[in-house]
Amino acid sequence: MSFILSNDAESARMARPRKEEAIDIPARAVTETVRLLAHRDVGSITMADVAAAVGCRAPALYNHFRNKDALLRAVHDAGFEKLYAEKLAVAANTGKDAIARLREGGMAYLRFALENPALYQLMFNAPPVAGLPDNPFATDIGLRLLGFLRASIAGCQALGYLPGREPDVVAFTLWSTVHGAASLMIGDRVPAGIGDRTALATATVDAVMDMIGATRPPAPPP
Amino acid sequence: MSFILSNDAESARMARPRKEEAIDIPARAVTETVRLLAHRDVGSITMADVAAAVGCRAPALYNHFRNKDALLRAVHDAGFEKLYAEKLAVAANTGKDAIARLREGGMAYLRFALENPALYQLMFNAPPVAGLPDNPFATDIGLRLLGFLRASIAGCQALGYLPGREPDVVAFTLWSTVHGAASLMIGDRVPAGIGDRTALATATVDAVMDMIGATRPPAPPP
DNA sequence: GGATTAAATTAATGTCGTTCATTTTATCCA
DNA sequence: TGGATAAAATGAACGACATTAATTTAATCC
Repeated sequence: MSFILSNDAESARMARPRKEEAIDIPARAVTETVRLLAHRDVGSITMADVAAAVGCRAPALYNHFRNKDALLRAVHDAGFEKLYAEKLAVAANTGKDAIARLREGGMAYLRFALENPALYQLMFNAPPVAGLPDNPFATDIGLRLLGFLRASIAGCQALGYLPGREPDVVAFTLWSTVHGAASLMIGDRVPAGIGDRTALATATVDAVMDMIGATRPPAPPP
Repeated sequence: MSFILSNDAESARMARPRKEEAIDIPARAVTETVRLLAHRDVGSITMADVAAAVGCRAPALYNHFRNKDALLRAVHDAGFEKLYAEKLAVAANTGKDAIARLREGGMAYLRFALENPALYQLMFNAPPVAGLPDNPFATDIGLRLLGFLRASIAGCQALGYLPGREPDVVAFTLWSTVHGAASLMIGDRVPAGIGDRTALATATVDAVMDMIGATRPPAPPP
């Protein structure tokens, strides 16, 4: 009789993996959670689900994240990075017309929200996590996003739109509108009978731009 | 030796309560949950918590609500009734000036959201419940709320504001703005340095009303 | 006034987040 | 180089909680 130890990588359930087959759990946990969020609600994703997607067991996640909230917080932050990257790309492809930049910025924001609804919900509806600054506008990435908006508003004001209005208040108001529209659409709180979501997003941005357009006093007669 | 059965109502733990000490569990569960939401996040409220506030045990709740989602759904609906009642009261106390009614409606909405943040979150961020229409605008109460807004918008248009704009799109845009502002403020997503919440709410409504004001073409010269 | 139904209770179950004890691998240092 | 120590995973266990089952008591219906 002979005893043969299996060498199959599949059947080998090592306590600690060898270096060559180690997994970058912190990074993969975030990316896999983002991937899971594309198909399922955040509330239905368990630590075991994330671990299975990563290729480990749930307790292993706790070597890298204090708890589930901390993992979701990392995903939340990754979402802001992703949003920033998309807005950066849009800004690069948009001309210098401040009005057009503001419109395209709003459209890009709504596109991101509608294409990543569960991630967006996590970004803007996360329950507060103890010990961490919950407010993205208190972080570097949040301030850069806000900077985009403020720059566009300042550009519009330089063209004569929104004369005399406080830029910070305008920024919050416009952000409220696109965030509110995204939130209502994602949560299925849309009054019936208004086309599809993409059309509604466009109509909403256009309605705001239209009102902004009305704030420019007519050129004085020569 | 004598055996004495306790008759104390306190110590009597009856399987089914006598009629005179029966509790209206469906109604009380909703009101007590609303009360709990004034002090705690919805995620931290357990069925046992609600039952304790009602004066029963958790399984008793299942005689009246299919599950926790159904209870939260009833609270969600009660929130819309409460919001409707407040808006009705405001509308009754506001004059016929359509612009003023629109402004006061927006202020009342934000006041409600800031005074009942957890309830508001439940109303506009509830996870979908299988089998029930999640969209409040598909329900009677939701349509009545939407009717308020549409009536104010129509009134403004009769005064020459927002000429030619599609009322349904305007309604969704304005609702998006106040909802977005409420959501951002409740979730602590407010850029730093903009006064307190009440002031920010007022500034946001004023900013929108200000833009609406700009949409009225100047009176034609005689 | 006894059978049936209704409405509550305590006990039990299953899921899930999290911690514990253990095992295996890597690293450090004499 | 090799033995002690640290690091990183694992399976098992715990506690909280939603939910269901079994049971008890009150109301209702001939």
